[in-house]
Amino acid sequence: MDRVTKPLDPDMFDPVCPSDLTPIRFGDKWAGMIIRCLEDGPRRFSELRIPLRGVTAKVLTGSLRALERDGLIRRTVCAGPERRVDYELTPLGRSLLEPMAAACEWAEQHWDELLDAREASSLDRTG
Amino acid sequence: MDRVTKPLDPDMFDPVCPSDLTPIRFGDKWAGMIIRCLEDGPRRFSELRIPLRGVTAKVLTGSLRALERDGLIRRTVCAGPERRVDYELTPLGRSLLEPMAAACEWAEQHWDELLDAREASSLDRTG
DNA sequence: CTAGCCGGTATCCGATCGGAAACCACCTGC
DNA sequence: GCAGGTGGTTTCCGATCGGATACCGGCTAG
Repeated sequence: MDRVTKPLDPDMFDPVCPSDLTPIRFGDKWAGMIIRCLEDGPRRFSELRIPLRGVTAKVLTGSLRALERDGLIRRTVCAGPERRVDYELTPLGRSLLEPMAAACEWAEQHWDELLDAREASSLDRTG
Repeated sequence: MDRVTKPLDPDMFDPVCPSDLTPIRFGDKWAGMIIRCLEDGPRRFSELRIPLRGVTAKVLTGSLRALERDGLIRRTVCAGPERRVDYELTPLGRSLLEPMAAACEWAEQHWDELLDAREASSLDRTG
């Protein structure tokens, strides 16, 4: 697969992202976002840290290892003197984009209902 | 909504269920199974504990409260002298069945690939 | 020589998660 | 009166999760 030239948007996963609210999760806290970062092609470790602001190296390593163990991504240590490691989706990982799209669509469609429900139940408690 | 006469299958969530392996999760550990238990109509607390073998009252209560807070299920204390509480899906909760079906389909289609990946990576470590 | 980037690892920590066990008020059936 | 079912709550506990911090060897640019 060709390298991607387009850089990752640092804001593509806003800290107040709606995805925090949906009950649907893919793997651990960062797995879903990692997969989406990789959908346009391979990325390096340090590239992934840009949009995944706040993730520490240890946690990102753990998430990547888990995804690799499940056959969803492939880790490639590139040849050459320069240290460089690429992560990319396997076909299996890519196939996960389909149910993920369904989940995103659901979240977008019902985002305000989820907000309303949370707000209503917090009002129940305070008032 | 009418009550359901058909009892819940005690084995509908086998402890070695494939769902343990898929990276897709809906809410907490039991939330997805709860939702599926409710798709045919309202169920009582003690009815839910049958297929969800191993869940303690405390944990089930917690999961149900979280689902209720998010507006996915409705809790109804039935009138009458007998103690009876019904849980049922709201329209919002019911709408979640759609992305859940997509997730299940993905899991079924890629079940053996997931198994293979796990087995391969465990062989890497031992051999 | 030195600073800095790269892709991590090691250690520690607090918060959350899920479970075990005991207990509870209320109601029914015997 | 007493056992048993119902729908929980409370307390305690160990495991896991995610994060902070410090550190590392290999490489490159100045």
